[in-house]
Parts: sequence; structure tokens; C-alpha cells
Amino acid sequence: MFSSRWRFGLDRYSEVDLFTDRYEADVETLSQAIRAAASEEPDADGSVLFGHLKGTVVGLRYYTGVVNQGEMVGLVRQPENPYDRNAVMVANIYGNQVGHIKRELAAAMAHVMDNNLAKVEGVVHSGTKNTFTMPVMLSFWGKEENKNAVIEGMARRGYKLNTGGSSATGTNTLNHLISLLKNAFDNLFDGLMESKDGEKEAAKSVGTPLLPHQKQALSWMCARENKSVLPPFWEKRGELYYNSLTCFSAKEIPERIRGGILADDMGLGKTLTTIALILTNFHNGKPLPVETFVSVAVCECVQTICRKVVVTLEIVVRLFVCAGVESSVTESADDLSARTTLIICPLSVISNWLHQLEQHVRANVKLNVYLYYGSERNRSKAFLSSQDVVITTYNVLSADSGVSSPLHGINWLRVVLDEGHVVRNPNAQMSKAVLGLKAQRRWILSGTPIQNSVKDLWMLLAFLRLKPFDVREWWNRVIQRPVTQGDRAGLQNLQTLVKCITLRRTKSSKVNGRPLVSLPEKAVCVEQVELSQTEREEYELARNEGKNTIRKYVAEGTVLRNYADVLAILMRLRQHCCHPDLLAKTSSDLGKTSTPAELRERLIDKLRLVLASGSDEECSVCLESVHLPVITHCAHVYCRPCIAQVINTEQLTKKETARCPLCRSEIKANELVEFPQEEMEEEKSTNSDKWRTSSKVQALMGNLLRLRCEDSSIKYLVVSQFTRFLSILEAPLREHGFSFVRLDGTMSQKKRTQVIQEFQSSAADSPAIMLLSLKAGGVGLNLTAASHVFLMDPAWNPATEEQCIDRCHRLGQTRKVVVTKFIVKDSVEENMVKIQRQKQDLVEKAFGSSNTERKTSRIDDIKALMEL
DNA sequence: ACCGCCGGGTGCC
DNA sequence: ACCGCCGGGTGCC
Repeated sequence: MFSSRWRFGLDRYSEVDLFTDRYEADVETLSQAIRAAASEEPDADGSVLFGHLKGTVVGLRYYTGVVNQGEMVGLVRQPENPYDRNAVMVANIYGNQVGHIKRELAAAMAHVMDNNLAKVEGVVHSGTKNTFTMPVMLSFWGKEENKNAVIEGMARRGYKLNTGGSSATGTNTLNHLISLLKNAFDNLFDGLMESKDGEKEAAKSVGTPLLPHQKQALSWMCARENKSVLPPFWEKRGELYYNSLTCFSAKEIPERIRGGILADDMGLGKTLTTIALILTNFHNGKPLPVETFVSVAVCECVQTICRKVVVTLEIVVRLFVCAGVESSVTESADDLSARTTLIICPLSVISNWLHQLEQHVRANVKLNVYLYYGSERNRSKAFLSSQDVVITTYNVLSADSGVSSPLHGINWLRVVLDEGHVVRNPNAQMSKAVLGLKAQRRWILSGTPIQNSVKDLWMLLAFLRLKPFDVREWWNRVIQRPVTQGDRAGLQNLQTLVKCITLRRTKSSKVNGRPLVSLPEKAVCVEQVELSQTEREEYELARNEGKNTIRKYVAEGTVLRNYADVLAILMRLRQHCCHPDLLAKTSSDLGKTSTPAELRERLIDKLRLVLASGSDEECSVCLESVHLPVITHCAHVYCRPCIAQVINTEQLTKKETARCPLCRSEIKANELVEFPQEEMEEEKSTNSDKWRTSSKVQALMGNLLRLRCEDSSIKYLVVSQFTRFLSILEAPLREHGFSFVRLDGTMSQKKRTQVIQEFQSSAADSPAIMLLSLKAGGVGLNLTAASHVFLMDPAWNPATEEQCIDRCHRLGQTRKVVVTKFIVKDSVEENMVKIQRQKQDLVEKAFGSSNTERKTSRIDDIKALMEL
């Protein structure tokens, strides 16, 4: 009955899934991210410094652009210049032209720039007050292979690049870089909530009382929209405004950024706070004028006579609540004609917005909300800009963007990017569409603003129009390159920058010593599982086999070279701990690598012949009928465990290669060939339709059955890293009448939403159990209907487990949350848990120290896992 | 630009 | 006077 479904699961998930698991569930997400950032972009685009050259900017008196001492300038080719097609224009950070590069030098530079041999950057150190010309320090950056061409090309025209004195970026810097970046990642968003602006009450139209930290956020957001604080790094110096980072100065007050990043952890109420902002902070710090319906006590009789009349008789009362004067700053910059807040979000959270708007806006308040989605959407600009809130998705926005895009034609009061981290590739259509929106105020909501590397931040700053960093060159030069090259000041600047525009609290943050939100209690208990005798035997076999392999690698010093293999061994042991059938596929990988396809084909044929002959083939080691048959290169058939045992003991005792018990040919563990998966499956389904249980399955079922008797209303998350294990679990759940749904990474977004809704439903016939793949869904997943979590197998990274638990232990959870972790006694799982405990240490070690130390600790990890 | 360059004015000392 | 020198006009690319 269930077997067909079960097989489906196997076919579909087996190899690919193991592979993903092997690399992703793996040890060091952070270091991977850092390495990615470092290798992709040593500085922005893989450039190295070729050298410096002192040049001259001429024609200052013709242009208004000014430069301060130490300020960077941009160099732009002007091939269309009528006087000189080699012209190179010099501009300051704000794009105002300062002058030109002197003709002869420009000719040399034009050659380099036009052929993309190098990027040239300029900094002005002196002569900024000159009337006619000023010196500029030029630096040439490009790909290593173009270095000589550039140096020679410039030299031929009489310009000698100064190549000395460039700070060495050797291996030493890499470690420095890694340690700093780790710092950056971990601390960038730390402590961003120090006494911001106190608390603010939401407008009356907000029906839900705000928690203290939400009032704080509201206050901060209102202030960021209303108060004219100077943007980061700006200060007033006499009559001028001066930017201490770029050294730019201006007479005019720099344009403030009205908005920022609300980066609170999920579950702290970013959506509610944003709704409160929309209703509370319209123009001039006053609340959004809304219509409220007051149903007049029309006589019952009238109501019963004609309902329609009632509707028309509702009297519209315009509330005019005058909030206290928000700030003394004049709002002259406010374009009072803008009314609408545009919310852009992933499709999956649209329903959440609608739901929350309904829930938190007072019932008698008429807020005009339009969902701009679907082919029938109303594209009228007049209509859209008369709404209070328009909600759309990133995809609709980018599909729409074009000349006649209504969304791009409207001057929005406010644009909110929900889950703002989803736009981070600046080349993506979606990003361009987002950057093209016109708005007075801009907000990014994101629980995880940095997804992979520092460069993710650029999109966010560009969206906020944080000048001058919205221009890539300045971002790269001032922030990204310094940071990725491990420059302390660069990091400091980045931190300051982020701090100025971000509010972030975590679930564990405290206000006045009190936690932000009080969540129900959470209890975590570990339940030890004992393997059955057969399971134990199989496990020990696999362990010894793996142990020998790894021992060999350790002895050879090739552990890291064979890391994939090592992880595969560990993976198999972990699978053994869960259910024997998880192994079926992987074990056959072993032979694949060491057996040429042709030989393998022949051996499989032979094996098939032997087994199909009907005779009860006997294993010459155990003298019983073969169990888990394998065939050696010399074409003899044994039970896998038996022959593996032989190979192990022979190798150990005689320290030489093992020989076939039948013909004394050399045999190796990795040359044992077994049936390919499909046939194993066929064999299984024809020979035995039996479903096997395992100790861990028993442990889970025991718990579930007991708990169902105690309280049938509890819902459960059953979590495993192995989706095939989830498939295996389906059978006993069905058998015992548990209704369940399943959520894993292979499901479409639509299906996911559906499944989540089904599970979250409080209907009596809604599913009691969700089978959840550990890494499915990612952030934002709300599974508060569940209050008991079963973690079927330990993860390498405890944070992954935490995240998973947090999906139900979060705002909205009303019950005490119980977490049960199943750990197989005396197994690799126990060792994983031990290692998890030291994980924080290990991570520290990994980043703070040299490469070799890092490797050593990883090897130590493996030794500990295998008890070597 | 307190420069260099150009081109017109000028021309014993 | 087909030069030198002086001094005013002038000046990015």
C-alpha cells in the first residue's frame, strides 16, 4: 500500500539530496561565505594595484565642482569631447565636474581605460584651492595579467607608474581579513538599539496595543522620517556641511535619508510596527487621516427592511486627531500630494500583510489597501496613488518596470521593501526595478540584512539613496575594498554607516533588563536511543570500515584531500543511526569510484545471474544465504558485512592487502560491487513488501502515541535532515492514524504556503504533524501551531537546530514548547553533540587562527567523531 | 598663471 | 628685421 509511495520518495530524493546534505549541512557556513566574498572580490572585482602616478587636473575655473583635501575624485572618459577624443573628465563624489586631466596624460590614460586594461582612480591631496590646475594622485587597478601592458603603455608615453610601496597583500592579510570579516559579520548589526528615541504611541487607528520595543521602533522610524538629522559622516563646519568620510563639503544641507533598515529578528513585529508607522506618521508628523464608520443606531426595523439602506446610512466621520507637534523641523520638503505607501514583498508573505492589516487596523477604520497583483490589476496611476497602501510583489514590480510602469510613475509617500535581503544582486532586473521607484521615504524590513557578504549591503544603501554610496564606485572605494582588504578604518566606517540607519533587536535583546517579548517556556530534552542488536551489528561494521579508511587517510595526511569521502563515511553512519534503508543508495557509491564502468557492468551481470539462478547462494564466509550481496573483482559473491569484515581483519593483522577467501586474488573494500539502486528496489518490492522499522522510528512512535493519549490537541514538528527518513516515517504515522503534512526543500512555493496554512489551521481535522526537512523554508516560516518538536537527528551546526525550533518558539506561540532530540547511544551522533558544544570555540579557533590550525582542528573533529 | 605660449610691436646705446 | 627682445593678451579638453 505504502510501498509505492515510499519508493517514489527514494527515487526522487536519494542521490541529489545526500549530496546537498553533504555540502550544505556542513561544518562552516560563515567561513564559506567569507571565503566566497574574499575570492570573488579581493577588491570589488578582482583587481590588483598596478601603481600610482601624479597627474594634473586642469580647467578648474570652468566648472563648479569643488574638491576638498583628501577627497576622492572620479575619472570619466569623454570620447565625444569635441576638442580631444582622449579627454578624461574629473568629477567629485557628487558627480559635479571639477576639470579635466591634462591633455598628454589623458591620451595615455585613454588608451588604458578604453581597452579596459585598468581602472584609474584619483585622490586629491593638495591644491584644492587652486584656480587653474591641481595635482591629483592617480592609482591604476586591474587584472594581474594586464599589469605589464599598462605599465609599459604608460611608460611609452612618458609616464612612469610608481609601483613601490603598495601595501603587500600576501597570505598574511588573508587571515587578518578573515578575522576582521568575521567580526564584521557578527557585530555589524550588534548594539543598534542603544537609546534611540524613546517610545511613541501609535495612532488611534491602530487596534493592537504595541509592545514597548515596538513603540521604540515606531518612535525611531517616525524620527527618521521627520527629523532632519544629518546623514552619517556629515557635520556642520561653520557655514559648510562636511562629510568626514569622503571629505566632501557643501553649502546646502545634504539630503537626508528618510527611512532606513528595520532589521529586528523575525517575530518581533516588523509588520505591525510598519502598519503603525503608516497610520501614525503621515505628513508633518500627523496621523494618516482615515475615515471611520460609525454605525448609527438605526432602528432595528429599518435594518430588517432593507440592509442596503443601512449601508448607505453609515455616517462617515472624519477623525481629525491632532497629535502633539512631532518636531520643530519644518516639513517644507514634504510633497503633500503623496499619500500612498507601496509595500513590496515576496509572494509568500502577501497573505501575511493582508492578514495583519486586517488584524491590527481598527475595525471601524477604512484604510484603502489595494493588492496590485494578478493580470486584472488596476494600473491606473490616479487610482493607485489615491490608495493608502498598495501591496505588490517583487516579481510584479520587475515585470511591470518599463516605460509605462504605473508603479514607477507614481511619487510614493513611502516604499517598504519587505524581506529586503531578497534583492541583493544589483544586476538583477528586480533590483533595477526597485531602485527606479520614486519615493519620499524608503524602508527595508529584513531579519537578515546580510545574507552572504558585505557586498550585499550595497543594494540596501543604494535603495535608501545613501549618497554617495548609491554609486558603486564610491561604495567600492570607500567601503567594500577597504573592508575586504582588512582595513580597520573601512570596517569602522561600515559599522558607523550601518548603525546610523539600522534598528535591530534580537529575540534575546532586553529593554531595561527585560526581554522584548516574553515567549512561553521552552524545554529541550535529549532522548537516548539504543540500537537493536542487528542495527548495532550493521553500525559497527560500517564504523569499522569507515574507521580504517579514515585512519589510513590520517596516516597518509590526506584527510582533507579526501574530505568528501570522509563526510560520506560520516553520513553513512548518521544514516545508520536513523534507519537502515537510508543506506541503500550511498553504499553503492563506494564501488563506483574504483571500478571501471565496463568491469562493473560485467560484474553486475554476473551477480544478477547468480542471484536469479534461484539457488540459494551461499556466502563462503558465514555459510548462510547471502545477505546484502556484493561481488568482488574476481567475481565471487559474499555478504557485504562478511567480506568487509574479512578485508578489515586481514589488513589490520597482516598489514597487507586482503585476499579473496575463494581464489586468493587481491580484494579491496572499495572494489566491492553491489546491485545498482533500481534493481535493489525492484528486488525489494518483489521479494518483500515489508516495511522495516528502526529503533529511532520506534522511539518517535512511542512518544507520539503516549502524547496523543495525554493531550490530543498538541501539534508536532518532526524534523530530519534526511528527506528520505521523512518518507520512511510516513508509513507508521499513517498506520497509527496520525494526520500529517510534509514540508521539504523540493516543494514549490505555492505548495509550501498551502501546506503551512493547512498545518497552522485550528480546524479539528487539520494535520497534527508536520514532517519537516531541517533546512526547508528558511527564515520567516511560522509554525506556531506546533508546540512539540522532535529532532530526529543532530545537525552539525547547532544554530540550524535553533532556527528550526524557533519556527514554533516565536511570537504567537501560546503553549510551552517541548523539544525532544533523539540521539543514538554510543554512536557518531553522540560525538556530534559533544562537538556541537565546543562549536562556538571551534568557530573562534577557525577564524582567529592560521589556515593550518584550522585544518588541524577540523581533522581533530573527525578523529573525535570516529573515536580515533 | 608669481607660469608658458602666442603674436604684435619694435629695433644702437 | 628671413632676427631677438619686450610686454600685453591670454589660458582645459
